[in-house]
Amino acid sequence: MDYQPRDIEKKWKKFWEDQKVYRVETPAAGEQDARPKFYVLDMFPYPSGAGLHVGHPLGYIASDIFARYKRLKGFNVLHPMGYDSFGLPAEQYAIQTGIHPAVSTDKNIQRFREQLENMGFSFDWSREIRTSDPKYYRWTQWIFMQLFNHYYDQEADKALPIEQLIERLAREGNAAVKAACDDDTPVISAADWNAMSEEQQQLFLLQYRLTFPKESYVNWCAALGTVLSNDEVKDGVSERGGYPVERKLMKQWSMRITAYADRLLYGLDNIDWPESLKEQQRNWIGRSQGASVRFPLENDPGTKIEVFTTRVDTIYGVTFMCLAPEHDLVSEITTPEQQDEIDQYIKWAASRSEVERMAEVKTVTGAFTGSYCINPFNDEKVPIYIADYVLAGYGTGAVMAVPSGDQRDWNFATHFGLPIRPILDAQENIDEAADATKEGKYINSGMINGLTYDEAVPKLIAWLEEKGLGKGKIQYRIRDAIFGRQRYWGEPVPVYWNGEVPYLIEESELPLLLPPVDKYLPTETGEPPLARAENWKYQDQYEYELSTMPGWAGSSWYWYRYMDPGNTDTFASKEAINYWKDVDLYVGGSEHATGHLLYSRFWNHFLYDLGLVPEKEFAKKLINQGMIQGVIEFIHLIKTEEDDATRTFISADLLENYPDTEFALIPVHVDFVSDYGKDTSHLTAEGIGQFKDWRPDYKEAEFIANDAGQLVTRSEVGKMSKRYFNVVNPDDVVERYGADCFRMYEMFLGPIEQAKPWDMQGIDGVYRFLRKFWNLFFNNKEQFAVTDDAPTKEELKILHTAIKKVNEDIERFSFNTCVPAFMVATNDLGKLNAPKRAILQDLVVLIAPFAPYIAEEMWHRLGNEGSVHKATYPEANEEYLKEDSITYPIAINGKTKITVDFPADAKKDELETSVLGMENVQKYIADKTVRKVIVVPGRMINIVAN
RNA sequence: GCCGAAGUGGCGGAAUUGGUAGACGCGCUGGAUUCAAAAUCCAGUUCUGGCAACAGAGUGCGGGUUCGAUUCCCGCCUUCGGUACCA
Repeated sequence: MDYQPRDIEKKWKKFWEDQKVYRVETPAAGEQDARPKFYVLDMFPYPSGAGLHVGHPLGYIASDIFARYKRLKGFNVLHPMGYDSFGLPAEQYAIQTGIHPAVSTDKNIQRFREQLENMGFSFDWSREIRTSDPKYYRWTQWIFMQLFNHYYDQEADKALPIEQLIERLAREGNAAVKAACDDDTPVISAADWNAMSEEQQQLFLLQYRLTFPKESYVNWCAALGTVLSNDEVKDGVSERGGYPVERKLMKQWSMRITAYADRLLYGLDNIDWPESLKEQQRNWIGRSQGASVRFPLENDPGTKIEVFTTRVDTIYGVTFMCLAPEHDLVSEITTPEQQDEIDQYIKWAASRSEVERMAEVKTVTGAFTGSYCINPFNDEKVPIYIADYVLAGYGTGAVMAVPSGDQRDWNFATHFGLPIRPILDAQENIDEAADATKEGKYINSGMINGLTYDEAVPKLIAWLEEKGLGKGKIQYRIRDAIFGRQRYWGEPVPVYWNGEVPYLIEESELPLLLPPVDKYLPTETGEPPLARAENWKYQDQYEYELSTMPGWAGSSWYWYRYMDPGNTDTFASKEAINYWKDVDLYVGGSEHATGHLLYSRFWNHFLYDLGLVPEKEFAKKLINQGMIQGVIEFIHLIKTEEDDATRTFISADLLENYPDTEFALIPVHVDFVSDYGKDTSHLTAEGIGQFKDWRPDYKEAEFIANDAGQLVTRSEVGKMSKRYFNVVNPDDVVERYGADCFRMYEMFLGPIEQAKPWDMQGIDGVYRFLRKFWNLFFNNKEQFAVTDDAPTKEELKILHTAIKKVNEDIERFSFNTCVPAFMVATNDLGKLNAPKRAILQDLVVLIAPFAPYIAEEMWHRLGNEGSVHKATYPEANEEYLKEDSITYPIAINGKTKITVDFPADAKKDELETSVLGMENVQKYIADKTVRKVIVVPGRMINIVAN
């Protein structure tokens, strides 16, 4: 019987559905499941209209293998799938077509589901969730309400109910309250608080709430009627459409993630995530310890410039001050003589894009304001400059410049002829470059002369604090996260406005449903699409919040919903959460490092503070899967000036015949290309015909082929994307080779975390292997021929070698190296040509996580009941792996010359003696003196001779 | 610029703790089978020299540690990913 993947895969898919093989149960209260729990989660996909391409399943296959493996190892495994189904593409589509995003999203999800089901995943589909479902988003809204109702108490080091703060304010004011709040929160007494109106009190509390409306600068694009993220803005215009973008101050909901900065930072030490990803989060949080120092202005000592520095010890080396061009004080302190220069500089700085600023790292620019401030430590006059290397958004937007210790300050000082003063006796060559050392003793440094770094810093800070001119301070780079979007297709914010004050709606009124609108565009007055909803008022009188939540809202807690997806009383029951606890293995792309993965940790810490979840960190272990790239195929079109000229394509191997010609690269649908992805890839006459049908605008074009009649294409590795017409649909691969083959091939491509181009070259090898594996069970008359004969030692060794290798490799997420283990076992057993149940049955279970269909087929052919996926994973028995003899490599001076077999139990000195006595060893050392013999029993022998 | 990851045959990659570099697969070459082809099977395949036995070189480059280095250390180059001129 031949291996027919299509038939068996169809059969067992239905069997698994009918038998509910992948259904997962949470033990009911009071009950116990003897099995330990294990939670394997894939990062939430957005169901795009383009469907899945072969790159997406890489992570899903890995996690599915792991989930199946853990199940066979006796764990109760939760392995769900669902959709992060709010998002911009569906809204964009709605704007174009008028089709409600819910409708198109629903269609996309169906397609996603079909594709996923085609690949043999063991998801428990009864737990499927989607963030755009009101039954789901009511809990996203509910969590938002909890954030609104809490503040972060730094003494308790956790979120506390806002009522506790209110009570304290009424009793003692806020002077002693240590809590995360806005920087400019005024100090008030209890009397002040009690004298406030209800409205004033509510506005005051917003400065403490963990989610709050805040005026912040956004990239506003009037033409698109929406706010854009930084990466949607290119060269000052929108990436999509090229419309102008302006910086606009807008009231936006924010999340006080900064309150959790420290915990998010230190929490990283307790989770097993890739080091590079943790490092990215650390950098994003950007904790730096230093001091803030206030420098009074020379002509107005009451006004002070505040700086933050991580090197307060260098304060005597300050020879100038640098402000960001956007700094508030710039206009005040600029002298009339310098006004023109400063104005010009500010104008010029504003015109520079981020990209330009990055590219010109080495160019020094700046302008003198004409004013001075006073260094409080030595009362020296310090000139004040502005420079665009100082960023308005970080710290105080002002830098105390120490050219002897900081290279950028050094460059600036050299350029403007400012003094460079050494401050440590260990600084070297500061006339050539800055030296940032902390070694040595201070010089030219007043009160800290002769001290070391560790002695100087506390002394300086104590002095600052005593004089009220500064203090020790910890600065974070991380900003509060903007939480509002001026869009339609997202969760409505459960808030209504009474004048200037936002109030939560009642919990009993959740979910606040997304209202219907006539169009998905902003209103003429620039209000978000929700302003179009008719009669949409809270209690028929109050205006609802019109912005919606961002994409990361729904994905910041979704792993809990899978634990108890149908619950209508709470986001997930206590029992379910306490049973499943956290994610044991999380698989997804590293591009979410500072978005989803940081916000999710933040929400999880918050839910932990409220006692709603048992673990501080939601995912113990995380692995990143690399991107699968595609090959983009281009053909060369001669560029012409005139529109009506004949358009000519040239075969890529003929380009040298056209030395002075310019070419445009036109992407070609990869389906038309022969030898796709190779150097020789080309369009045949037929391919050219397909291209013409596909692009009728080139119907009349001329195609200059090579002698073989081929139009050679140019192949580049790049993104797999609709716009390059190079998307490979997994359905097509599965149709041709079967899901088992597809799964094994994706794993076989290489390490899971590595990016690699998709290439079908090798898939035949995996297909051949599966057929060989199938044929292990049959004789050459194609009859099922498995016997109950006792296995030989050799057969057992083959089996247990594979078991050992596969077990070890899955445990270290090395799925690519498991595939060769199966191949080797299959090849070796194939040669013996004696199919035995005692060997093959274990092998079937061993391969089941990788190739679930063929394993199920053989499990049943071997006469077993139920599903192979509920069997028990085989354990390697070292007994069968023991060798009688070991092949030792014999090296002379570290170079392996020959190999010799010795009994496995040979002793060190026995080995040494017999090796030295061997004829073919002697010939290497006869004319030399043996200096040393290194024998590593079981490994190798090295003879050192000269 | 900074941070992170990685450089191994014609290609994807393997070598888990410093111990036979190139497993396994693709491709290629030769052979068997076949009227022929496909499929399948067998053998070979890092490079250089040699009919061969064999010799030499070899894991981005240059050094070092070691009996022994793809693996550890120092310096450099290249590619990819991230990013913030972060005081």
